Amino acid sequence: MRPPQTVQELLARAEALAGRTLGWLASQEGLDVPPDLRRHKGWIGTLLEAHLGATAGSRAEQDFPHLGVELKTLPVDREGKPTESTYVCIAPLDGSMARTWDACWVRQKLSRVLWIPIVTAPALQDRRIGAPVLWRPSPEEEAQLRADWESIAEAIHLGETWQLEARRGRALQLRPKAASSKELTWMLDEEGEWAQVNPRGFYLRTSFTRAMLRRHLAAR
DNA sequence: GTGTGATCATCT
DNA sequence: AGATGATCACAC
Repeated sequence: MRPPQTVQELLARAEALAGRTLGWLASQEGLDVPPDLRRHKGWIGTLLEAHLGATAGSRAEQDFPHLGVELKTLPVDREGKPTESTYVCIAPLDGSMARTWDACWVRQKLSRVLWIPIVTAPALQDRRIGAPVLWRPSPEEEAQLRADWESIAEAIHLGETWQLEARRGRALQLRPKAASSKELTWMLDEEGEWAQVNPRGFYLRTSFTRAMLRRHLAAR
């Protein structure tokens, strides 16, 4: 599908999908539904990207750069509560990460997100697409994200390799992001020496997206 | 080899 | 059950 020209057009496309199953959408796109997601973890996201006209590929930018919108599918239970954390972007550990929140990648990606809930079901093909939510962080949400990011960024900038664990951050956290724990990347440690560590990514905690979605649905 | 799409698997 | 750490496929 061609890229939407306006945010309104993108939203209209997403709204037209509400209530449809993944099986239906896959058939529209001429794709087979995998038996489960174990070996196809990104399948739902890729399916929605294709249908909504996101630029295919894995470039490090928003899905709809001309609209300033990032697309995220969000797995939810039958009550509409998110059941998984949400990957945001890689955390550069090699010293290339921005020094300020205003300049960082996380803020850019989360500045505007089109959330598409996917309601769980026993069979993948029967999962239903929920009503989309076009979101911008509220001042409170942004303040929390910023505080978490600054805390994490400080640990990285100080080279505290042992602080790269997931407990830090109430809304935003750091977690492994690699093919396996054996994969290594470089980071400057406290002594300024290059050390090898497992790559990390920024993730939104489930509690954060749960509150976000709940607040948004209550306001409709 | 890196980043995006994420969910899986294990431990507490 | 929820959180943390581990992992899978694909594009470029």
